[in-house]
Amino acid sequence: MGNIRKGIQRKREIIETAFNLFVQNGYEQTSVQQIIDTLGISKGAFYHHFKSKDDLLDAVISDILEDVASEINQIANSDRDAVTKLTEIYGIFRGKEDVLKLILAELYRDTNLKMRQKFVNQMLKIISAPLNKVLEQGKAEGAFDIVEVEGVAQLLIVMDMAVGEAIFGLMKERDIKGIKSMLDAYAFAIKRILGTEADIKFTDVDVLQLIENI
Amino acid sequence: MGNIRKGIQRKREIIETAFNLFVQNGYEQTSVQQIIDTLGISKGAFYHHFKSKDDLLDAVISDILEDVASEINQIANSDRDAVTKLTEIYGIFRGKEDVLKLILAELYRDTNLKMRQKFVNQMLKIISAPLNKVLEQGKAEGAFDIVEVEGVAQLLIVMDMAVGEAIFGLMKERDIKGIKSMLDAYAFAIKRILGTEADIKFTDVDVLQLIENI
DNA sequence: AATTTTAGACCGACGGTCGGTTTGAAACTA
DNA sequence: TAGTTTCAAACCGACCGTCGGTCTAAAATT
Repeated sequence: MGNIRKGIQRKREIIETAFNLFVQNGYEQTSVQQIIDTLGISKGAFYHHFKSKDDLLDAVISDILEDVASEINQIANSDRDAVTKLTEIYGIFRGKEDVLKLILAELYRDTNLKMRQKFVNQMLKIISAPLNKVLEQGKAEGAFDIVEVEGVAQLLIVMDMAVGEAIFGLMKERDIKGIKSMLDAYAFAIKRILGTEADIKFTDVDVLQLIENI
Repeated sequence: MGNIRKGIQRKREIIETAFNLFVQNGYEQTSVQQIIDTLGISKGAFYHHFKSKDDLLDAVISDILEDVASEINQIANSDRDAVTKLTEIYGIFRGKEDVLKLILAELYRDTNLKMRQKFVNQMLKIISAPLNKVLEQGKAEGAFDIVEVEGVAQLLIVMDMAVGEAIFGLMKERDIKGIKSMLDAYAFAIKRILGTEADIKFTDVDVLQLIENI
């Protein structure tokens, strides 16, 4: 047989190189040629490991989100109260400012639409179940005043995606005031929706710090 | 000098043809060649009127949203109470089921990412000011219990778009239960966010009708 | 010898460019 | 007023570089 270990290693190299190029220049703007030139490999090698450029993008996103997924499930399955868990889930990227910065600053540019969509879709799949669980717990604890838990959970996820997208739209225009206003409204809305007075901390601080550094 | 009337007409033809092809096959999947073949014009003609394919997309979206924009402003500037106005704004596509169906069923497919993004961005710009006004009015009338009107307005728009997107994701999977659940949560959330007990009617009835007809 | 991995010439389609031609309303002329 | 000139707008289509992707065969590994 050929060298399988080398094959797996090659695949990793491609994923990492592609990730760097994607965040640097955007997905559409990065050509397969550019990737293989950077690595010094051939097209044949590339298309041996990935069946398409789109396939590579899937792999890149999966690679990024693997850790996040397990972390969220860990939070949901811990034995804290629901409010604490929710706070932790919303702050999942806290302490990972470098990753966050990289993702946000580069992922949310209009040239990276496809990348963003894949990111969001995979994130949705990952978060849905644990969030549902946490809301259910909060309802049982009397912390959240909601009825249709499942619908609310879905809505919260959808909102999160949308707000994220909106904020980075505003980011492009350097509309700091708009961003702050959006984040305030977002925090306010979540409290209202959940019918809670609990102090759920969001990523606002980090985000604002990031914005100022860009 | 040059025939300006003809030029404008031609531009309109291109926009309309492009719109039809875009909703039929998606933006990325429609080539400039296809557009000009359909119209029986040359590439030069096309690039005389539009500086890029992207530029054409902008024009197509603007064209769609022009009427909507004026209608919304009319509603916002009328002399009804805020709750009525909001109901009317949310039902803006009522009675335009054919247009709605066409736009949504085709716009919200994963191949139409760029189109959707432009749609959302322009919609945001259009609705922002009038919605702001209506919320402000509702606050003054004591119908809405909100503080940061501007942020809430932005959030409502963003939510609307996101929910729309989510619903048509569910539509593709024929998940009627999921759709109803999402719509319920949406109506619930808006009431909570606005802090109102007023009965704001949403497009749910129409949407459900649409779903059954697809 | 068998199999995986790599090489790179090659393909059709794409968005976009360019130099040149046609068109027709307005400005000028008789 | 009828004919003529003018010139920017409108249009043409061959052409370009780049793209994602294919394919055949050689090289490397077991």
